[in-house]
Amino acid sequence: MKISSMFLHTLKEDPKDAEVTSHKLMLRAGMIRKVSSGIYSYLPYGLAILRKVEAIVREEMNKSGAQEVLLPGVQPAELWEESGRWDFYGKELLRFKDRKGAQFAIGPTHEEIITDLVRNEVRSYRDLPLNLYQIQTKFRDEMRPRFGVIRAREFIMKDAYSFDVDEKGAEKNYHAMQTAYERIFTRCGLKFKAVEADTGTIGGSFSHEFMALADTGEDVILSCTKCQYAANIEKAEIVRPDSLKMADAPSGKPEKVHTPQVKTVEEVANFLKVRPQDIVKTLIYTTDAGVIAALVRGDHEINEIKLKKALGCDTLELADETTIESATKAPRGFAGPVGLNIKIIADMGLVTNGPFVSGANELNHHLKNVWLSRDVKISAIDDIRNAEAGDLCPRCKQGTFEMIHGIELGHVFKLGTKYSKSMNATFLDETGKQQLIIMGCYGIGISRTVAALIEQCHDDDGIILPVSMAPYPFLILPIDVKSQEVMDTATAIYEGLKALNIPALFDDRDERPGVKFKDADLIGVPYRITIGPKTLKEGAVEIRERTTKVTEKISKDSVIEYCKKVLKEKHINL
RNA sequence: CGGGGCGUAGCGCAGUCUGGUUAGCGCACCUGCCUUGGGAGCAGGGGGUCGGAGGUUCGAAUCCUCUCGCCCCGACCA
Repeated sequence: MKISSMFLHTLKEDPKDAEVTSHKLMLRAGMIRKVSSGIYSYLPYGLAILRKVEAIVREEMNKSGAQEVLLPGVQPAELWEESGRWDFYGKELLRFKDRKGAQFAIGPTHEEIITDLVRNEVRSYRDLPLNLYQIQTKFRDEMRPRFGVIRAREFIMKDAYSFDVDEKGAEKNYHAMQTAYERIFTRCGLKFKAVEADTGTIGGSFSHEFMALADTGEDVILSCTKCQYAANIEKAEIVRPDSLKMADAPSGKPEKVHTPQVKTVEEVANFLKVRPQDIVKTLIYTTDAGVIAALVRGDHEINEIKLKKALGCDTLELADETTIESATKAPRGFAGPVGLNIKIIADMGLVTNGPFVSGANELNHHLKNVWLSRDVKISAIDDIRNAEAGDLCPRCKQGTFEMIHGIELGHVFKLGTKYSKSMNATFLDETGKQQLIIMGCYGIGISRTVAALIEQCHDDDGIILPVSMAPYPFLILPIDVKSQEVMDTATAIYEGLKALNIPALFDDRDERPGVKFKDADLIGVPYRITIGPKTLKEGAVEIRERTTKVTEKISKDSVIEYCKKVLKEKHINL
C-alpha cells in the first residue's frame, strides 16, 4: 500500500480527550476516530489490525471445533422477556421501538438469540455437542465509557456458545475454549493471565477471565507468589481461620467516649490513638431480605459480591441516610454493632481480634473495649472482605498475594441450564426422554484486545506491533523521492514483496525523512526498510527493527530474502 | 445519578473575569521557492453560524437564562 494514497492521518499532538496510552496512540496513529462518547469509527489502519486479531480468533475457534454464525444486532424484546432479562438487565440494555411500536434492544450479548436458534433446530442428542460463535458489534450503554475502545459502549466481541447433553460434555467444551484462548492470546503477543472469576448473576460452578496485564487495567487481580492461583479481587478467596468463633472476652462492658465530628476509620484511629485493625467498620445495607449490618475490620474493605453470596440475597445497596438513622438511631458515621436490632454479619477477619472500637449508635460517640463475642449478637461469620496484597494464598498456604491490574479480554463460563430452562431448549436423549441442554458461553473483546496490546507494546515513539499483529510487517522508506535511483530501488523492493503477497507499506510521500521516520515509529510497523543515497552507493539498504531499534545494513538485492526469512522465523503464513 | 472541568478552524490552545474594528496563535491543509538521514525554512493562501436556543445591550465569543455535547473523579454495572 502506498502511503500517499492511503486514508491515514497521523497526529503530532496528543488529543485532549485521551487519558491512557493506547487511546492516545490509536488516535494519533490514525486507527480510530471518536464519533460520540464510547463510540468509534475504525479507519483502514485500525481496522487492519482488528482484522489480524479476528483472523487469529477465527482460526483457533475453528480449530477447536466451533462453527461461525452471524446473529442480529437488533433483538426483539420477547426473547428477553422469555429469559427474564428484559426487566433484569437494567439501563445498559439500549431499548427502542420500531415504527409499529414493538419493543427492541440493541444486543449487548446474544444468549437469548442463540438459545432461540438452537432450540428450534436441535431435536436429538445426535445434534449435540455444538459450539457456535460469532464476531460482531455489541452495544452496552455503559454509564461511563472510558479509555477509548477499552471501555466503549459500542465494541466488537467474539462470543461463543456451547451446547451439550451433559455436564461432562459441557466441561469438555469449557476446557477446549480455555486452551483455545491460551493459544489466541499467546499468538497475539500478549502478556496475560487466566484468573478465577466470579460467575455473577449467571451462576455455575466456575469461570475464568483472561486478563491482559496492564497497570491501567480496571480489574484487580490477586496472584500467589508461589503457586498458580490467581483470581479477580471479586472472587479471590481468603484462608479460613481454624475456628469461626469470636475471641473470648474478659468480663466487663464497652465504654462510651466522646468523639466530636469523628466519623471515618482514619479519623477515629487518629483521635483515639488506636490502629485501624482495632476498629470495627459497620456498614448498613438495604437488601431484598431487609436491612442488615456488615462488619469488617477497619483496615479491610468490604466485598459486596461475597456479602451478597453470604446473605443469599439478590439485591444489595449501601443504605441511605434515612435508613441508617432508623436502623442505628444515629447519623451516618456513628453506626456500631452493639445493641443493633438488625441482622449482623461479620467478616471472619474479626474473629481473632479484640477489644475493638466501634460506633456507639449515637451522634459524636464511639465505644471502646467492645468484644464481639460478649457485646454483639452476630448472626453469621463469613468471608465478606476483599483479599489484599500480603494475604496468605488459600491454595498452597505458602505464598502470599500480590496485587496486579489487568484488562479483561476474555471470559469463559458455564451457564448450565439457566437459559435452556427459561427458554425451554431441550433435546431427546437416547432413551427418548426430554432433557435440558447444558450451555456455556465464551467471550473475547476483540476491539479491546487491540487496545490492550498497544497498552503493553509501545515506547515513547509510538506503537510497537508484534509481527503477528502487524497488517504490514514492512515499511519501505525512500529518503528522497526525487532521486531516481532511490525510487527505482524502493519500487523494485515494493513490487518484489507484492509479487510474493507480502504486505508492505511504501512511504512514497514527498516528505522530509524525519517526518516519515516519526510516522513509521508511531504506527508501529515492525521492520523499516530505509533506502537512501548514502547507503545505496554501496549497493545497500538499511533494515531497522522497531522493537530493538537496531539497524542492519544489507545488500539491496537480498531484501526480499530477508523479509521472507523474518516471516518464516516468526511463523507467519500469509 | 452526585461532584468537578471543558466546548472558539481538522487537532492543540489564547481571547471571556473587565462587552467595542475585519476573532487570534501553533500544528495540519493548499500554492511557490528552498531543503532532504529523526516532525526544517521563507513567502503567499483557504478554512470559523465562537456547541445550540432565547434574552440584556446601540453593540455579545465575552453578561443572564435554558439546553446539548464531551472529559475527569465517584457511585453503578459484569
